[in-house]
Amino acid sequence: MISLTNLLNSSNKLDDDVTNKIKASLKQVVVKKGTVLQRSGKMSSNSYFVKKGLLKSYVIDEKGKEHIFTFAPENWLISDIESQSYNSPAVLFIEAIEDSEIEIISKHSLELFKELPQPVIYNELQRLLKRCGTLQRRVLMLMSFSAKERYNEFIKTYPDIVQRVPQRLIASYLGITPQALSTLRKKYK
Amino acid sequence: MISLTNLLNSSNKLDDDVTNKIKASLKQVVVKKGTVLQRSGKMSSNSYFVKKGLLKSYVIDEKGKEHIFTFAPENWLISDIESQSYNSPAVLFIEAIEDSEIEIISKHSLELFKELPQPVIYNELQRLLKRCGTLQRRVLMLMSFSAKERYNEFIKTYPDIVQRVPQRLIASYLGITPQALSTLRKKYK
DNA sequence: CGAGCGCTTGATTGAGTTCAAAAATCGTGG
DNA sequence: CCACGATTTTTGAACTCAATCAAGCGCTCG
Repeated sequence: MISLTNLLNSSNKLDDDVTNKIKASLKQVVVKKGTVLQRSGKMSSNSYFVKKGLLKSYVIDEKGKEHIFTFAPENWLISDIESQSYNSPAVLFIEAIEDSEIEIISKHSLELFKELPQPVIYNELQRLLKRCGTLQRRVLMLMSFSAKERYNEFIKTYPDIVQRVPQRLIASYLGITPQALSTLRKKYK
Repeated sequence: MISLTNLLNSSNKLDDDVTNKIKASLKQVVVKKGTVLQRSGKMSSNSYFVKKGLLKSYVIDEKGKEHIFTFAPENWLISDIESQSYNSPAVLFIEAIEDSEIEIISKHSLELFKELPQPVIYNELQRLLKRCGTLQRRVLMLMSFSAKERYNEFIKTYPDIVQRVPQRLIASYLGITPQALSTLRKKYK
């Protein structure tokens, strides 16, 4: 929801208390591929801004199967939105797919946003609206597209991610098995 | 995204220019069941706040099949979020399922939000975050739940809507056919 | 009271899953 | 830099859930 690059750089004319407090509340971490930043069940889950690398968020269903919710490459924000907005325990796991540099935005950091100046908040509103739009698209694709159509959409929308990520993860994002994806790809050549 | 009840009522201490301009830009309409308020393809799509009645939003796929994206009962807001945030033509149809009283929030009204005072905007941000959380939940359910589990979730989450809406619409929301839903229901009794 | 819409039921079909195993690719230590 | 083990991708067969097709029932409202 909130890209902190924005705050840290472009809004430097507003060097007020709040901005500084927020800056101070952020944690920078460097993590290795495979690091789990957040687990399902965690209270007051964080947001993670990807400065470098690639993260994924996912659920694990009762059969132990992983379902990828989102990927987050450079300059993307990733979080468990439902957990954040309803103050409920996290559902999503968040994990590094590549070695990554991450900015952690804690619950506490988010609360400080309440006092940010109007233009910054309005900006955040616009950004969140886009994120919401992407989710709408995702729901509609899951409902009205075949697996093949979803795959085509995916490579059109995220051409860079297709290269960086093993197929089984893409299959998981699309809501199909790796075997089914393999079959799709064969047919399409 | 933006509940105007909020604006019109609770924020009446802010009787400034902007609030009044926004109030003036809203249109109130009364529509009969079956009225299509918005069609796919429309540029600069509106938001619709339901004062009374029930709306649905949906896409129509290339086979002519309808897929319900959301229901909106009293006090809910419904819109094509993707169209709004990317200024692209609408994908969603929006239609009255019952005779309804609707407040139309045009693109123009939305733009006036840019000048609203910070607390109001911050409120909108919170509200949008919840909407986003609901969408996240929807995606995860579509991916990790069986049709039966999705149906159970639906009646738990929207007990009132189950009563007011024909089964074929619920089936469409769940992403299954009316026949499949009928079979589910039979097994579950 | 009849026509049409919506719900149910059954038979058939098909997309995608599951299970199993082979082929290809990756990554790490020697 | 190569080799070997581990992981990933592919392939195939059997199966499953839900879609499609088709028909009958029941309610509502005109």
